[in-house]
Amino acid sequence: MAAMWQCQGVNPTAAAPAGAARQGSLRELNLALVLGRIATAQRPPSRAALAAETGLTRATVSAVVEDLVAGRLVTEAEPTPRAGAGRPARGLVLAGDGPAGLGLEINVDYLAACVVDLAGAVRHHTVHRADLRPVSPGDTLGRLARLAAHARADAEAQGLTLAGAALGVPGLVDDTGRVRLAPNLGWRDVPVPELLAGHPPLTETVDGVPALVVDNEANLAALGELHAGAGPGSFLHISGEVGIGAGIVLDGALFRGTRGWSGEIGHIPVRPDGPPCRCGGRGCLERYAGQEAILSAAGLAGADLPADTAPTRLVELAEAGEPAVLHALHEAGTAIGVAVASVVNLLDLDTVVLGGGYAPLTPWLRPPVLTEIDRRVLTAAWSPVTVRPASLGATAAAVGAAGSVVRRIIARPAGWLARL
Amino acid sequence: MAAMWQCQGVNPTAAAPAGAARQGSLRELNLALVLGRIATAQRPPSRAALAAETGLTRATVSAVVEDLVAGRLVTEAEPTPRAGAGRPARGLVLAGDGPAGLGLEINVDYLAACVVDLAGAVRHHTVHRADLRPVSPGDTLGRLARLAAHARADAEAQGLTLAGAALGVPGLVDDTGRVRLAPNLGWRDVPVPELLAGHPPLTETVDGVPALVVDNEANLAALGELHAGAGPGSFLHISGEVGIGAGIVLDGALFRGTRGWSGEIGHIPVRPDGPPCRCGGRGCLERYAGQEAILSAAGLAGADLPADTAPTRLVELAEAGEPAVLHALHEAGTAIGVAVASVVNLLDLDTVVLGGGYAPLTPWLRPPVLTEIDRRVLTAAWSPVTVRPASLGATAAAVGAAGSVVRRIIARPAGWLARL
DNA sequence: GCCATTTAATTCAACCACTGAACAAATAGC
DNA sequence: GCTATTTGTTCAGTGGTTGAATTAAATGGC
Repeated sequence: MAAMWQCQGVNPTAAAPAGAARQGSLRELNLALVLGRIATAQRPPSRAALAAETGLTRATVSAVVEDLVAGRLVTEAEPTPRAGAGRPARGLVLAGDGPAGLGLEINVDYLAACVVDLAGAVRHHTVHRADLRPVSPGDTLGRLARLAAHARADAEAQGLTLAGAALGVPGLVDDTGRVRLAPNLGWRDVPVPELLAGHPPLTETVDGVPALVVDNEANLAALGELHAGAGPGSFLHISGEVGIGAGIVLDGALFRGTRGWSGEIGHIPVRPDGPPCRCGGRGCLERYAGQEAILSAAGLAGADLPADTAPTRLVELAEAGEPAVLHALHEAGTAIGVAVASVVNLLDLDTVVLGGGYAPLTPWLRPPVLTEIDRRVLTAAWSPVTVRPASLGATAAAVGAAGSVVRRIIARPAGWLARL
Repeated sequence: MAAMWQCQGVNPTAAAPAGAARQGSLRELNLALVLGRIATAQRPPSRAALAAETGLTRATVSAVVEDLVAGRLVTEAEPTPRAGAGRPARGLVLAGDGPAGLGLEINVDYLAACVVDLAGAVRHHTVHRADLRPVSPGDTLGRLARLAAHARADAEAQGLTLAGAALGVPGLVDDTGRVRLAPNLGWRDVPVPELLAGHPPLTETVDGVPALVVDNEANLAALGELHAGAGPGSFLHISGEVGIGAGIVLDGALFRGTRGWSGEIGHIPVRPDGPPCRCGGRGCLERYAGQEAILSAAGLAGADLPADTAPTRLVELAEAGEPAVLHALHEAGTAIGVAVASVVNLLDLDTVVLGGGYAPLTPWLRPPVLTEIDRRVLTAAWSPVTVRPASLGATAAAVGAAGSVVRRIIARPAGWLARL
């Protein structure tokens, strides 16, 4: 079939079939179960170990693994050295030369593309720095398409097969891939799929699975953190860029809300009677802890710094002990703490991850955030809340986007196996 | 085995088996699928209709239904009159004489017990009014046990079999059923299961399924609303009692948080520098919209009203147009709106349900709540948020508790069928 | 060096539950 | 009464798991 950019913004279907459980569902479920164990295991597990862990018989595990190996999702690793007698186990690992995901990111001051393989390794990474606010959406997407074509060529040169792509943008995306509003980019109602359709196709549509998924940048960054950082669990990932977004991970799954617009933490009212915000409200978090607010409070607003060096400068000045900067960060941290207290009271989370521009500022933001949490969270006394920096770098959304593609394959391998 | 009160506070396992998919899982899944359809159907569906809806074959549906009928979960209803030719269908409905759930509630000024059958009908309902603040936890639980024994006897007289019980309390419950903190009741670290063990057993332990589940009152009220009101979806259910709790329903499932302590909306900071709250924070929602705050702002604080007539009096005065009361409700509604705006920005919900004491006050609370939402929610322009009163009455938590028991059977019928 | 022991993985008959088609049941319309 | 139509059941066939037996490949004791 003709290749095309097909888009979709919402939940990848979960592993469990919500519909009828037909005969083949059993195999689908067990493929996902076994592959998931292989993906999360510390060391390459043997078939026997998988059988013991999952409760399946060794016969079943062998059959399932055979399918996975045939589909290039799993390969046999060097036998793990083990003490004692017995036939040596053959370790199973995710294939490094099978399907891979293409991750793209559009942000205010850069474009990024990367390729991540099944095992989670970043196999390609390009960043194109430029202030994109004056560039039209069409031109921006054109540049992005060139970046993507380059990434695809590199991936194929390494023997990888791209199984799909995901694009992160700093704004609200609806379920057709249209960007409804990206305030800091100046976008409103941009039909990303249509605009990309004019460019040479970069991915093929695999049955049912759209070739390109457009999603909120904060959501994808949270997904990246989920897979890069500590294992599954629940946490709030705050992306402090020009705007402030958040990704909510509950029990190892991203929560997207009714329409996919969850996580707008930047407009939580911190002081209901505070200064008016661009969104129409008053005293939103963004007015106290957004990049512009921090720079302005630190006395760096007028300084004609290039957009991408401002955060670096902030860290330098904080390390030097510059009082105005320290005060600005304390105020920002307090505001974040008030907003986070609301979230933790509501959702009972035990971890808060500071990502994006906040990550390098964690040493100065964490104390006031913790102070507010301790003061305002009802259950803080029994169950401490951890506040930590994100483990991914600045382009976490791109890596998270690519990771989301391969994670979907891992969660539903039957779809991939049915492709050839 | 000896019957005992066994307790547990967290998630009933979902329908989808997270573990191994063994042979029987197929049948388990399809039992749940078919029973779920029967439960949510508008009119009694035929086997053929179920087959068409679910995608299963008629043969499979027949076999599944046979199991459900044998287990007293489903019965055949009168044939639905239908136009046209063909053998008449036999309609399937949830059995009214099968398993039932016992729901219990402890609140500040009453105890409640009720029995709900599979179809969701309330078959027994008792409320015992009394100010329980001066009563010791042990005595309170003793009274509750008597209420429960009475309910059980009534249920059995009607031919029902109690399949489990759930208890709602206005406080934080851990996963052993211990009440960690119930501020408005004056409880702290009350081991409910131990205290109930001394009383004559009211339910038997069905394999694996604990006979008694202790949960937060607001969670259970939200569950009740989920099943009584509009179908599955996502909403925030706010219980305005002496304290303010909330139940969060996401995609038809209650979200409980990492430790089951989600929904503490009463302590979301509305004005971070406001008056100190009992929780240690400042300017919490409870200080502006809790029952005491509203009564005090309305000038009814000193009035020596019995605890249970105050809310009624408030409605009367509001209907009479009493300025102080109207002003108090406007202020409370504004505070609720600020807190709700945070929640909606974060979770992207489209419905907010005002429950508990707020339900009858909805006409006065709704306008200021909507005003704040429109002003502060980024996506409000595209997707309106509905604010509506709860459809269940004052003892929603008791009904929701009983409903949660039967809902668990409907979600996982295999467990019940394996019981005999 | 040989053999018993031990653990890993495969093979194979049995079985469970779904599939699809054929068949029986029950009604409306002519 | 006969046909068309729709419902529900029966039955052989099949996919996939089960459990035991078998083969494979190493260690360790004698």
